[in-house]
Amino acid sequence: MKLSQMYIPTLKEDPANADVVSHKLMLRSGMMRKLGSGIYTFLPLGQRVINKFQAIVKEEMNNSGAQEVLLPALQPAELWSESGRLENYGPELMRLNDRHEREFCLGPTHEEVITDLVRDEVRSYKDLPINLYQIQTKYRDEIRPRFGVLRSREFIMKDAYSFDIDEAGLEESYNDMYDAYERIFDRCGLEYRAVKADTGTIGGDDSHEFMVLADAGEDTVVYCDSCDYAANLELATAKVEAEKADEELEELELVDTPNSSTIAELMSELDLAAEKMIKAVLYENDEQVVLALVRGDYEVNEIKLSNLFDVVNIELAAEDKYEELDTVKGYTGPVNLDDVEVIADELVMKVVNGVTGANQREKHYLNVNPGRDFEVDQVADIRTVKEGETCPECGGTLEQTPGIEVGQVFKLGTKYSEALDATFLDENGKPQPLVMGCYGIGITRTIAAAIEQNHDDYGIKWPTALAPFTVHLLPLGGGDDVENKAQELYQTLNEAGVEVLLDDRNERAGVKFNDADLIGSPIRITIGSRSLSDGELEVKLRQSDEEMNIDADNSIAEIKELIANEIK
RNA sequence: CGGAGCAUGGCUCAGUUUGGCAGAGCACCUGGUUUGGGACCAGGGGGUCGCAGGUUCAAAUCCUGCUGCUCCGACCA
Repeated sequence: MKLSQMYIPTLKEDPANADVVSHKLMLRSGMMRKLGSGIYTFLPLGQRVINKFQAIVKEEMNNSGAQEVLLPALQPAELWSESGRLENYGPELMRLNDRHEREFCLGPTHEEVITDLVRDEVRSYKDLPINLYQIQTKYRDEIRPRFGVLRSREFIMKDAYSFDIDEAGLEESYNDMYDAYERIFDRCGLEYRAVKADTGTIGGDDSHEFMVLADAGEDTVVYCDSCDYAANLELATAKVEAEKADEELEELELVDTPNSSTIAELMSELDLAAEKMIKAVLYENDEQVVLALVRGDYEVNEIKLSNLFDVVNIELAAEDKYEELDTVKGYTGPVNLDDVEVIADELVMKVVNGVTGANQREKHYLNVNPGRDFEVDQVADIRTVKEGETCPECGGTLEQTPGIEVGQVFKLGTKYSEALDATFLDENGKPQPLVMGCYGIGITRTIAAAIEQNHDDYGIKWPTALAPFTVHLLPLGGGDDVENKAQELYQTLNEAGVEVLLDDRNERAGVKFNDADLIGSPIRITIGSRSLSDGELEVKLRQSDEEMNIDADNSIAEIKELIANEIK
């Protein structure tokens, strides 16, 4: 393409209302514009990147035996009632009514639609396995859209769904997708980790997230420094190393603790370590109120806690629940607290002569001992792990880093097929529920994540696989020689199938260089009157900043070699 | 939903405290000079100051209500 003919409205200044790097650069480089909160228009440059990434995704999906379809974004709410997610998915589901007041929603994901399709079409085990995927615009009514396209309300996603006759088949489908995802993100040159993940509202048994490591990430990846254990912080576990202290059990004692409703205040009031404290937090879900106990130096992990129950959502209990149980917020404890299920973290059980709230304003108990002073209904891992803890698999040390979730694979099992009555006939002619898996990749989010990982102060440094153009031709000086050489290169490279952007604008050098840096093509070739008179072209690689001159007469061969090296 | 902030030409912002002709830079158009890291000179076009009320001789500016957007939190694939 010629820059003079392409609509690439670059911005000299940082846009207001954009804080994260990828958001700024996507606006500044002319990839996209905002229409509303969490809603973006993609311009030619952005669309090219989307196309590049989609092509990679499609290639790897097709190679893994998945087949492309296109499902509707507009879906009858009825279908969502059937799976139970009309309620369960909650307010994030974008809902609307048609003129007859019939209820619809805009799909945030497509388990229901695909299952509906397959239950009508797939009758026999002979039709299985099957894996269908699509690339679709999805909608989520985010509480707070932010960070540009990293968390938007409308976004492009690739989603695939596998259907197998049994768990073994699912295992195979799942592994195929997992491998395909690794190939996809490898090809994009991204630094990422596949981590164990929670299944959230999608549901299912087993799941991995693909996390691009970047500071702007909203998730936290926990990984081991010596083995390949990696998990989302929501799910990460650690080996319990603490042993019970070798102390005499002291007698339970009630003490005054004025203004000590937090662990920090209590530590200074009593001059004791947080490890001695037993933090007690009331939670409730639709069915019950539970008391969660963790050691004072830990936080309750609500995901782990809620996974102990069938009900999806669990949240901090409302104020009135404290009154009902005859306790006081900030001074809650398990001693003499009745009518509530008590769930203690593993580490709480190791506390000897600990401290906990006395269920009276400004009073705590000292020398509290689990089992002696209070009973526990369930011991479980309900704490959020901390950096430096011990790896559950190899005994190494756990580290943490922020990550952007760009893909997730789920083993759904029969959750949707049972809810939607999607069955096939097995070899014995017996109906069996389809065993499903689902696999998503955030297309637009991955692109933003790639920028988060590949940029400098001047602009984007595209990985070659995603770059809207591979070569940026930058003629300078304006003479006929320069003009002719630029045209010749442009034509030859185009004919060779190289994606070239020719900056044929009558702009000053600074403008051209700055736009080239911003747009971030991997290879920049400056055709300047000076070096051209020496028979040379100037090459600069955006990723490495490496500069070199090449022979102008033999340039095509050298450029092709450079491209080959860049792609690797 | 709680807290904070913003809304003035296409973009970035000043002007609001203390009411008195709507501004600057960039971008755009015309002419000229310039041409290797965001040029210069001269001229020009473009704004219902987010919307609706109110106060006032007079409102971008003060008051009330609303809307949109951003950030922090809650929440979230």
